Amino acid sequence: MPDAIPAFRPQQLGKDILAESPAYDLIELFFFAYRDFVSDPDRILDEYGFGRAHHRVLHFVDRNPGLTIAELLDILRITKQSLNRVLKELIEKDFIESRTGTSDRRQRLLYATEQGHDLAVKLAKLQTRRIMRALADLDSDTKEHVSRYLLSLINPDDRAHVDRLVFGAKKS
Amino acid sequence: MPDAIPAFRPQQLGKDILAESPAYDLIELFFFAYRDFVSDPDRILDEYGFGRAHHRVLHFVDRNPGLTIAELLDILRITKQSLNRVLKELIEKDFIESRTGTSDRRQRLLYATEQGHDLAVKLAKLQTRRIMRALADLDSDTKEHVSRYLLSLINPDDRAHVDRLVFGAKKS
DNA sequence: GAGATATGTCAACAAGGCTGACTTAAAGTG
DNA sequence: CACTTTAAGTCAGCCTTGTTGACATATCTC
Repeated sequence: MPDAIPAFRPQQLGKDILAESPAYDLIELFFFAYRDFVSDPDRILDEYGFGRAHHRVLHFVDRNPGLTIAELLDILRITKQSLNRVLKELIEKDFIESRTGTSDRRQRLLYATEQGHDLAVKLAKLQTRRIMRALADLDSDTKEHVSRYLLSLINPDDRAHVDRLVFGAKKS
Repeated sequence: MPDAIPAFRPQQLGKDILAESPAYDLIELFFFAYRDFVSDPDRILDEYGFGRAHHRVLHFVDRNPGLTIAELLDILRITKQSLNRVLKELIEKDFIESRTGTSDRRQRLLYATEQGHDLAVKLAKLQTRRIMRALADLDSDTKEHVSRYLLSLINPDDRAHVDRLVFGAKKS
């Protein structure tokens, strides 16, 4: 057990903390945790002939009905050619539906179909199981600390966007 | 800001928490944070003609001098053919050195060279910068909460192994 | 000496990224 | 209305990094 994680505090020398020893613990734990976290859905995706790229697309479309191509590209940070390859398959296999935009008819508004939604939820619950098991071992305020930390890791210019996407902060 | 993250507590219905709503917030924040976190080293790796696979290998070899191929495969969870492709390049370009084992001469013990170490540290510091900036905004005990959470996300059977690797718990 | 083990290698393939060039339809603009 | 811009789709080809399967070599263990 990591029973003595030293608290973060300024170092003795004049230079800032960045010049000092790397945060190997958080770097490596992040790697191992992410490795196991994303591996959960793999077996199920395989049964459908899908990969992780399909999962990401389906997830964000399911969570944001009416998402446009441009918005999805901005979330995933891939090219439209890469997106189109997996999106086409999801549409052909009837997991996602593409409707022409109403206010702007150039846009395609994406929606998960019923079976698309079912799969998205199934995978999300699988990952939620791992998260809940982890949180169950820990202090009740861990979730809050972790949420804030992860949000702060994100590039500052995207933070507000992600915050809106994740927490659905619709002030209007 | 996520100013009202509800605390984790059991739901009203008989089924356990897993049957209830997915933890979309932690799932998505993990995705976005990891996306930005791993993107930092990319530009530098590019200058050396390396990719993320090279980074992972170099990182763990630098952090664990004398690592064997089998141990590295167990950390990365890839096939030896995949490993060998990138490892060969790292050795050819003189970022990693492979020595024949002493007690078991079948083994290859891997060591970062001086320039290998320099690059590994350079990349680790880049990622540390992002981590420190995130922690700077947050409570002083965030790091501890996050460390424990990430460790708990890891598959239980690997947790002790990762703990040893990351925190170097050499009790002997 | 026989079998197991650690590593290396060849060949082929798949997933999922990328660039560059081009098309179409619709919207915005003078 | 003509022109430009924008949203999306597509074709072709390439790269990285993962996979399987088969086989080779050196070394250790019994």
